[in-house]
Formats: sequence, structure tokens, C-alpha cells
Amino acid sequence: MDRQLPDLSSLRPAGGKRSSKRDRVLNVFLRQEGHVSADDLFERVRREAAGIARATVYRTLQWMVGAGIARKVDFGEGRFRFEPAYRHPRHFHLICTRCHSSSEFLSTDVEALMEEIAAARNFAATQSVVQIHGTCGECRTGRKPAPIDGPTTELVFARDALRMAIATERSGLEFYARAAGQAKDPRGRTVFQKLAAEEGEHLGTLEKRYRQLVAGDPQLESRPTFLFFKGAASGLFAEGAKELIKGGDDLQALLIGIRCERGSHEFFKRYGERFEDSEGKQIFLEFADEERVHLELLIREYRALRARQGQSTPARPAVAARRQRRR
Amino acid sequence: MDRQLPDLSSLRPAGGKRSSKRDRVLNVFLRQEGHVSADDLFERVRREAAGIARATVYRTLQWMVGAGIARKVDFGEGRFRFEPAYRHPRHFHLICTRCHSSSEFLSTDVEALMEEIAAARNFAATQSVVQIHGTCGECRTGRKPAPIDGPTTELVFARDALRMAIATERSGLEFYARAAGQAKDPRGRTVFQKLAAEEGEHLGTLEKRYRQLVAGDPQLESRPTFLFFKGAASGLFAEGAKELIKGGDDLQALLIGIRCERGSHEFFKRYGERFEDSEGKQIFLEFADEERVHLELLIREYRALRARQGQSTPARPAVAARRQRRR
DNA sequence: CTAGGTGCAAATAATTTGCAGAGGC
DNA sequence: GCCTCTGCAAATTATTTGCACCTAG
Repeated sequence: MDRQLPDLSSLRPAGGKRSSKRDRVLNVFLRQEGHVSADDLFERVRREAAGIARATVYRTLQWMVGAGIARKVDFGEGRFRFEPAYRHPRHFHLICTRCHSSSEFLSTDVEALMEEIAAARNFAATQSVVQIHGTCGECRTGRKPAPIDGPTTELVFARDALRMAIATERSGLEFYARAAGQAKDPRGRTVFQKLAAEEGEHLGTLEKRYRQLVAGDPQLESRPTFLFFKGAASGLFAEGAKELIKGGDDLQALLIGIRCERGSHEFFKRYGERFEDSEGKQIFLEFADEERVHLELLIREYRALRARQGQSTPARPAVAARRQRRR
Repeated sequence: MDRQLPDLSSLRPAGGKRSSKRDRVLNVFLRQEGHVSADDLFERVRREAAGIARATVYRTLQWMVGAGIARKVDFGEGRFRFEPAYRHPRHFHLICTRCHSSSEFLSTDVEALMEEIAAARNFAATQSVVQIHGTCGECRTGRKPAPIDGPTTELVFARDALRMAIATERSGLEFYARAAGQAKDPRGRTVFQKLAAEEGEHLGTLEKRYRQLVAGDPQLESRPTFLFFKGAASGLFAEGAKELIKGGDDLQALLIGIRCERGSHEFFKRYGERFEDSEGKQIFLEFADEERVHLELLIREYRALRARQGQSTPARPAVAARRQRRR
């Protein structure tokens, strides 16, 4: 949906290159953080460089939106604001009606619900607007939180992507540990143990990466959450684990594992692809790949186990039994 | 949040009463369904009554918003639209970018997430805007769905409120049936059985009411969902049932039941209070009351059981055991 | 030289407002 | 007769556009 990282140079106005007014406006825009209105931007531009007309600012903004550098947002104030889109995933907004500041968040849970609702209404969604209007913490308490500038946004996003991956990994580990514990077939047990070990190892890698990321910015951990996830991929494995409790044979456990890994893989891949180039994107895609490997292993094992069982007992004994009962 | 059903008569312009232009504008506005822009309304008004100025329409709209008769909504088109607020709960929007139509939905799940996010960001939310932009089914398939006019909206809302109550009731029934099945104490079993029976009976009442509602409008069941719920109160009982599977004594089962009923009661009460006078509101509030009765019964039984157990075994044996281990 | 960017002022579009007159109680 | 509503036209606000001019390649 989001266009890929634009090649800024190719989008530069063909005519002017260095001292073009457009470049100066762009420069001011990219430097400032938050959501500016056209007039805000005009004021800022004219403060550091006279001789730029309001119309130029408007035209430059139009060009930036078209080029994928900026996004036009509407906070219901009767005019539009603009936010940087470059290396900045699509997100939702918290809008303070008192100080007119706005902060951003992303929620895979909200997005999942929106998709569900759109599907239920036979609606082909292209974009969602989610805004929470109210009063921000600063306006009520007076304290100012750590401001989030451009590079920090990317770090926070990477942090949250890692948190999400770690949560999923933990759930996966728990799932495989349980599956190994209740496996009947010795080879099945070995597979689950192997997967549990792998998840554990990968969990370690992710946690190490998380620590490294946090080490680079001591305040990073205390910064507000940007990416909210709850029912995401970690929820899949949690669901799977609950199903395991209900019992079932190794084949079923493998099937549940396959479902979880597939869902998880697709989830991370889809999100990863949606984001613009950033560490967060990379984390998503790497994790998706990891899940794909597990998925393939599980499928192989499932086939192998079924083949082995097929020698002694009929395949799908449950279905066969049900059929007998019906007759 | 929404103001209560306004007393229209008291809000009538003190001056004009019968043929006041304001009344004529209001009349046209209330008659039309959907989301009109000021200009739309002006056109409609002037079509059936000449001699009303554009400014009057604007002023009347302002007055209607202030009086809680209309809500101003912003679909990002560069102008505002207005929707009736009278007997019409706050909701979210699906907006077709092709035909500029818009339909409405409500999702307790989305709302719950928004609350969570606002809380995590230390943000005092007053209102949420959720819009799904895209292409509607009609625009893609050409078919027109059953149009939803004023009274139908209320019916659909009542239908969905009933569906939600029924889903909760079913979950509750399942929960109590399971609890009764695994109860150890004979009196505990009786209580759970009684509650299961009550839920079953009430479920029957709700289903009957549902059938009656549907009988009044044969198309009602096929109309698109307005109220989406998933993790709502029915989810609470489902969670509770899962906890029961893990085992535990009767006291714990009672505690889980108390938690579920309390959550469910608060949920329905809160939503019911939020809505404007309508059958849906009534269903919510009645159901909340039902849950409160169960809650009280459970609390009484919990106390009684603990008192009885206190005679033979020490209270909270689990905690005592854990303490011993620690020492 | 030429395509495009730019300034300026005028045009639009949605909405509000000042003010004189009208209408109901 | 008073108070509020209304109409009309002018004002406001955000944004776009026509057009002549300028500028880099």
C-alpha cells in the first residue's frame, strides 16, 4: 500500500536543483517533526528564507504528497496537516484538542478488526483513519515527555517490532515445550524438542538484539509504545497451546503447529512488506523467514509421521470412525 | 458521553413555532437518511420550500449540533457532513470513495482497544474517529443492498444488541454447565446447576424476543451487521470456561464466575448507558441487570461455601500451602 | 531555447458574520 | 414591543489557479 522509499533525486524538480525554492521548502518540512499545516510550514519557511510565496508552499506540498514524501492528514480542524511519509509507516493518531499536538500509534489489533469489519460488509478497504481525540498527558500533568524526532521514531518502531517478535517467540517456545511434553511418538517428541530449542535460541538472539538496540539509547525503553499488538502472532501460539491442553495425538499437534507457524509467517511477512525501509521492516521480514523455515520443517515431519502411522493404522482414523458411526 | 435524548420542544426556537424556517430545515434533515453536507441540505430544503437562505441552513445546523440533534462529521472531503444524533448511538464509518456513500458500524472490540491505547499513552480520550475508506459492495457488484432508514437503524441496533446478549448468555450457559459438571461440593453443584438453568431459561427468552423482532421485518436478519463484538462479554465467559478446564476447586470456580458476571454486568451497563433511548439501549440495560442478579447470587454462595469450608479446612488452603513451602 | 518552477493576484469553496428587517408571543 | 430568527451580502479562511516571468540545463 505504502509506496517504497522514493528516490528523492529522481523526484527533484527537473529544473531547479540546488537553490530551488522547492528544495528549501522540502528541507524545512523534513527538518520539523510533527504535523504541520500548510500555513505553519509557510511561516517556518519564510522565517529562514524570504521571497517564497504561499502558493509555492502549497504546490510543494502537493508535489511531496504525490511523491510519497509527505502524507495529508485531516484532524477535523477545517484544514489539512502534513506529516513525513518517508521511512515512516502508516499509523493512527492521538490528537490533543487542547494543545493541538498529536502523537502516533500503530495497532495490528485495530487493523485486524478493521479488515474483519470491512470483509463482513463486503467493502474493499484501501485505507483506514483512526483518531483518538482528547487531552494529552502533558496538558493534564504539565510534564513534557521525551520528544520523539525522526531517528527516534525509527528506533521506537524497531524496538516495538522486536518486542512483538520476542512475544511471538516466547509463545512459540511455550507451545513447542508443551507439545514435546505430551508427544507420544519418540520422533515426534524429538521434532518438538528441536523446535523448542530453536525457538529458545532464536529468542536469545532477539533478546540480545533488543538489548543492543536499547543500549544505543538509554531512554528508548521508557518511550511510549508505538506499535500495539496483542492478538497478533503471539496470540496464535497461545491459542494453539490451549488446543494442545485439550489433548490430541502427535499428528494433531503438528497440524496445530503448522497452522500457527503459517499464520505467524504470513502475518510478519505482510506487515514487513507494508512498511517502508527501516530496521523495523527488516525485523519483520527476518522473522517471517524464520517462521517459514519452521513451517517447512513441520510440514515435512507431518508427512513423515503420517506415512509411518499409515503402515500400522489407517490414515485419518478419526474420520473413519465417525463415518462408521453414521452408517 | 452522548447527551441524553434532547427535549425537542424546549429547544425549539423561542420565537417561531409552527412555520419557523428552522423547523422546516430540521424537518428536512430528520427525514433524510445518511450524511448530508450543508449544501446538500440547503438544496433539499429549497426544493420543497423556497425562501430559505443558505445562512439559515448553516445556522440551523449549528444549533442542531449544539442541541444534540445532529453530529458534525468529517470524511476528509474538505467540508463537513451532518448525521442525525437523535436516537442514534455514536458509531464509526465505512466511506466509499467512489459513490461517496457511507455506512455505519459500531465495534465494542475497536472501542476496547482504543481505550487501552489511550490509557497506555496517558491520554484522556473524549471521542474516537474510526473510518474505513474504500469501495463499497454496490460500487463493485452493481447490486443495491436493502437501504437502511431511520426506524430500520433502530431495529438493526436492537437485533445486534440481542445477538450480543444471546452470545453472552450462551457462553454463560456453557460456563455454568461445565462448572456444575466438575463441582465437588454438592451445594456448589446445585448452585451452578441453578445458574445454568437460569441462563438457559433467559437464553430462551432472549431468543424468543429475537424471533419476534425478526418476525416484524423479514429482511431484518439479512441486513448488514451494525454492532460488531467478539471479545466482548461473551469472551469473558469463554475465557472463564478455559480456566475451568485447568481445574481448581469450587471456590475458584465461583470466583471465576464472579469475575465474569461482574465484567459482563459492567460491560452491558456501560454500553447501555452510553446509548440514546432505544430498544437496543433497553436490551443492554436489562441484560446488565440480569447479570447483576447472578453476580449477587454468586457472591452469596461464595461466602457461604467459604464459611462452610472454614469449619473443616483452613480458608485459602492453596495460599497456606505456598507459604509453607517458601519458609 | 525550453520545460518547468515561481510570484502575484484573482478565483473558488465552505462557512461565518454584520446588519437591517420580519415574525411570533 | 421585544427578542430572536432571517435574508442578503460582505467577510473570512484554506486552498487553487491563471498568467506573465524567470531560471537552470
